[in-house]
Amino acid sequence: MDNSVSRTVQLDDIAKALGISKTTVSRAISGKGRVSPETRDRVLECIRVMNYSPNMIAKSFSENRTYNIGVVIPMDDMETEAPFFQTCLMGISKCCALRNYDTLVIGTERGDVSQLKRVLESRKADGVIITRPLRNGSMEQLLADMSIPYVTVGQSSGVDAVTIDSEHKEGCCQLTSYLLMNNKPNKLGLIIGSMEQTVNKSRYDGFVKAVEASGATVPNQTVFLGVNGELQLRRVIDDLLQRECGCVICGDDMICMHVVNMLASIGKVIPRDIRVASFYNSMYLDMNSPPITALRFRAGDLGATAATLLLDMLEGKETSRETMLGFEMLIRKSTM
Amino acid sequence: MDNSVSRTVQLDDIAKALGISKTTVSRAISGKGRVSPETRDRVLECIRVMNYSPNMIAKSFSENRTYNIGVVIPMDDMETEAPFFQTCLMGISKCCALRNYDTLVIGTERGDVSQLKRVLESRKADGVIITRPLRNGSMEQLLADMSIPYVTVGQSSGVDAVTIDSEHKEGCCQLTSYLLMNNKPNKLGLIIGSMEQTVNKSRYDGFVKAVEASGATVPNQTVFLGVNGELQLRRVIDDLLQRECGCVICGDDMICMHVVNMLASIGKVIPRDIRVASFYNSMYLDMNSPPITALRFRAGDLGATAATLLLDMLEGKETSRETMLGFEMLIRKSTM
DNA sequence: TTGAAAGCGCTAACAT
DNA sequence: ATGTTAGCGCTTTCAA
Repeated sequence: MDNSVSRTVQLDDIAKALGISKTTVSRAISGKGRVSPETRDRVLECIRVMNYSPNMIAKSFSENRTYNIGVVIPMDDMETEAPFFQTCLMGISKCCALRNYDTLVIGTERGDVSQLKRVLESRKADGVIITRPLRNGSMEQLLADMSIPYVTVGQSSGVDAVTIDSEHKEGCCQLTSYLLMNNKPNKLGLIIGSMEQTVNKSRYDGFVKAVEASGATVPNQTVFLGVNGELQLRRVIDDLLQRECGCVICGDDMICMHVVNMLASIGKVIPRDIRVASFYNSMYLDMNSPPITALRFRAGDLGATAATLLLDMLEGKETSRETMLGFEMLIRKSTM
Repeated sequence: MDNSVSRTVQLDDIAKALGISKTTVSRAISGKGRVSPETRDRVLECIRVMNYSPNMIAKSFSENRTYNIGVVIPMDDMETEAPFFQTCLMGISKCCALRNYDTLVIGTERGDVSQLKRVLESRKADGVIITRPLRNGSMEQLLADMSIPYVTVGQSSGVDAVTIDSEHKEGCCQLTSYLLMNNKPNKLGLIIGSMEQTVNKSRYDGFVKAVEASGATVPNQTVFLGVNGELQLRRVIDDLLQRECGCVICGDDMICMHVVNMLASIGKVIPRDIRVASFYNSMYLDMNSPPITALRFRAGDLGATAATLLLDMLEGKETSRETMLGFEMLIRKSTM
């Protein structure tokens, strides 16, 4: 006697209803193995009518895969509102959903790998996307050790890592070159966050390339790397102003937002008193008055591409080791 | 002969190594059933030494639960960069991780329930958090039908829903009351997004309450509900300016950002020409010059609390039906 | 083309 | 306190 609360319909129910074996039903669904077209149709119809949908846990267990991918997202204070990761995550999630995969959030603070470790050890993700790779590569190491496929958004330190990137170096080089047309190299400020982040390294490299291409040497006096927190930022800005920098380039939109805010708070007007540009664009920079010159990288597209690559890998397809997405240079009032 | 690539150690391996049954090992781990303290210690030690960690898929399968919770997040255009959801998600994720649960992202655009349905039908989440409940309650309905526990962040339309909310109504009422001290009711603008969102309804209710408490009637001429998209917003602002509104309240930070931007683009100065306040605070509003008067709701705390509630429910604990978190009123230059 | 049966790694009812 | 055993709902090998 079955008094249980409406047991969900499962493979066996379909099989019985049709008087065939569940093996056949399974095959009809998956398309693996041979099933006569008519049987196939009957099965599919029956599934529709009986409103069957497979128990993914059972399927996972049997196939030893989860149909989940993990997405490592920074949850440091400075980053909690950084739009890049949210937009990137959405691109990933949409793409995964289309292919019947789900997206597992894996938080990390200051490079901490414990959450990633937890997820991997419990085998709850078939693959991983790292949205902000660090140069120490500890995550990649972990993934490689456990033979879990992964994709990094931005340059990876793992030797064989599959990477989707944004031509950061090239973009930052072009933006810098543009700014050098109206600013002397030694009056050009640069503020970049943690150099542990590969993306910041790329950006810095682009800056250096542009400066050197212009025949100048890198203005170490006005270049600030590894800047972190509002206090440090405040000091950096004071320093830049003291040196009468005509223009400051911000490593990303979060830094830029703070810079813009601090400049305003001490009565400096952009671009009259100082020009401002940023190496990454978000709504913040679009909406500012004046709008901020920046490089636009499409975070959603990066995410979607990363997901596509990873899912292809999981399905055994060959993927290119490095995919590059373009950028747009948005020249706006803040540097005019 | 086993040439397989380093099969992971499992329960049975521990059992064999210790010469006991895997049942005992299982019991030692879970704490369910009686195990002698010494056996328990030996097991735990052995687990440590052999670096065992349970296969969560198998555990899930056996227990018929996933140790995942689903988080429904809006992915509409207007919301792709809304910091609230990102911060909320982080709160949830951190909280879940602490209790060995994982967080599954479920996207929704314009109230679409298909992704939620997909996740539920594949039984990949034990419970769900809805971060932006809609008044039509279609998600709640789906969840109720499938008997999946859920928590809404903000008022729910489901009768028995467990809810964690922010005293939006009360907060918005207080903020409005404050603004009414220096602005005539009929010169007070209000711009709110889709009224399908329960949170917008709460906010509007708070506004109405304050206006009526002041003895005035709701200024329908300057109240705009269901505002959506930049074009509409632009028209609304023109209208408000034409009516010589002295102050405009924005329904949330995204709207506010656009408003601030549009005002600047037509040369209006805050607060000289028009005052601006917002019903929800984020970095955008903190960082603006001048900073924007706003209500601060702690998105991260909301998320964490929602997660705690949901996990408690999943573990069979009784939870209160409605939990209220406070708010802070941040009076700043934009309304002075 | 189809079916029978084993197995995936746990948990839990039942037995001792 | 510990062990035996039967599942959980799929996939897949092997046989027919």
